[in-house]
Amino acid sequence: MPEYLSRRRPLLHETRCQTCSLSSLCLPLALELEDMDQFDAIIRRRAPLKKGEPLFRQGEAFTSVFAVRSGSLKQVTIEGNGNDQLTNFYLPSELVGLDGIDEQHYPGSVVALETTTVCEIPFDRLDLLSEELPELRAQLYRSMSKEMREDRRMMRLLSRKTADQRMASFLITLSDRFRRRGYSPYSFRLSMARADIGNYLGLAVETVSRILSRFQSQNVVAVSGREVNILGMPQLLALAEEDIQEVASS
Amino acid sequence: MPEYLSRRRPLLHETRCQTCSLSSLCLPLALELEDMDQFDAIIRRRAPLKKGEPLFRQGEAFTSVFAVRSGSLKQVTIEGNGNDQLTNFYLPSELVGLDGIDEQHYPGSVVALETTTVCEIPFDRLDLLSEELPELRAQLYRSMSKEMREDRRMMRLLSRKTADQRMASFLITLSDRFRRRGYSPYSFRLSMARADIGNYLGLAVETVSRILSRFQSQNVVAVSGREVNILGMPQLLALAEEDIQEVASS
DNA sequence: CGGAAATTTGACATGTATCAAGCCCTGTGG
DNA sequence: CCACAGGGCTTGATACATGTCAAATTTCCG
Repeated sequence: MPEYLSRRRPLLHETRCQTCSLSSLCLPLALELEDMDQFDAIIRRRAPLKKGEPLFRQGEAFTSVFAVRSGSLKQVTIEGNGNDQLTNFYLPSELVGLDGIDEQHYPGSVVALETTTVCEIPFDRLDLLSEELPELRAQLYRSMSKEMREDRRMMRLLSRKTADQRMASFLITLSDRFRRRGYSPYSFRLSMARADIGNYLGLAVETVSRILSRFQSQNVVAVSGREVNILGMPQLLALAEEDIQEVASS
Repeated sequence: MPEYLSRRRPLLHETRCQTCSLSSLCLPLALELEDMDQFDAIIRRRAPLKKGEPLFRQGEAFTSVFAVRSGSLKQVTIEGNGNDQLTNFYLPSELVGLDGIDEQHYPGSVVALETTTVCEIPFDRLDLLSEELPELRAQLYRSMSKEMREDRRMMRLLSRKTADQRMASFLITLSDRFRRRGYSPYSFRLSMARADIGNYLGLAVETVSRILSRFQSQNVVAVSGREVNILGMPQLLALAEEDIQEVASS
């Protein structure tokens, strides 16, 4: 057999949910094998996005939700004045676009932070399938509910936490998301720029940079460019929650 | 007929969706009459809540979502330290409790701000009914999607807006919600304390008070206790969006 | 009517943004 | 392979918006 044939990437196979390494985290997580086939059938493959390329732009007609397969993305909303707000980062297995259902337009642009592949799930077909498959419907409700809970956590972070607490919380959340996906929770690479982190956390870039430097000098993390090593998870957890006066306890 | 009989409140009738004045805003908004009967059948009436009484408490098992019929409520989440965060106010026709689906527990307490009545909708029955009624399912998806969009708007408010802009945005949003419900958008009563507003907007109570005083001295609003009169909606809209340097345009 | 809670107002402290400058990566073209 | 350019990142000095503390005043409710 000529090599170019055997080397041909088995795309269809790779994109099947049954063989996807993310299936235990993703939308079809609760489906039986035969139901998963049905789900599989409505998914569209997409060419990988390059860094900086938009998955969709703010205001475009809502047609599909997307599950991240690899890479990462950010969601950015621009309001009247040029002021933009980064409202979310998306990692593999997470669902993008659910907030567009209501108004039938995507309320923000979603842009790849690195080379990224996604599964496109046309929403009308997903909705119909969710009629037949109670487990799928339940999972969809759960996904949306979870995103609401996370938004509320973010609201608390933005309205009650200091810059240090925000930065520590951010690192912990990332760490946890990597851990759940089978990666090291202590050593990972940030796919987003400092400016993105600042925008997301409601801080100036300079503040993000300063805090990372300080965390480093306190031996809580080691940061080199976008490589992060968490050296003291307990300290980081303490930094994320504690109020200034509570330090005396230990 | 003795008076106490004729005075008996026709509860069953009043709680029917078909005769409810909120039906065009509430969950069953898109249903045909006969479908609405089915929906009606799963709803449970509840005794009115008094001011300060909880609809449910943080951590309780999730069983139902609730539609507000009259009055108003606040949602409060307490984290490890006593620090609590007010994440939402709920007005008539709005759905409470959707963020509990995922973890099967309510992530925050919801408390009445005044005498308040709600319709209880057991979620398992709602889910089953949403299988049969595509319009109901669509409306449920829309409600959750809308709440996600509103959360993101709140995130932008908390991370990018000044105290003045937050306060102006808050008044405008309230005004708009009253308008949609058929009440005056210019004259209304706040059911929440200043402390609640501050907690919600990420501001100190004193700041809320000061800003309201200033808005009043600028003749943008007239505030007397919890009574609010919006005198200059255009000015208020300008205050909500404009950055400091953009004032020069007019 | 009285006491407690809610609200307002003032004085001061401080965390973080802003402005400014320099450094360091990364990728590119010679 | 190296030099260069430009963006990304870091660090310092300063300003200011808003939090905190304190106290007076008003409103609410039994």
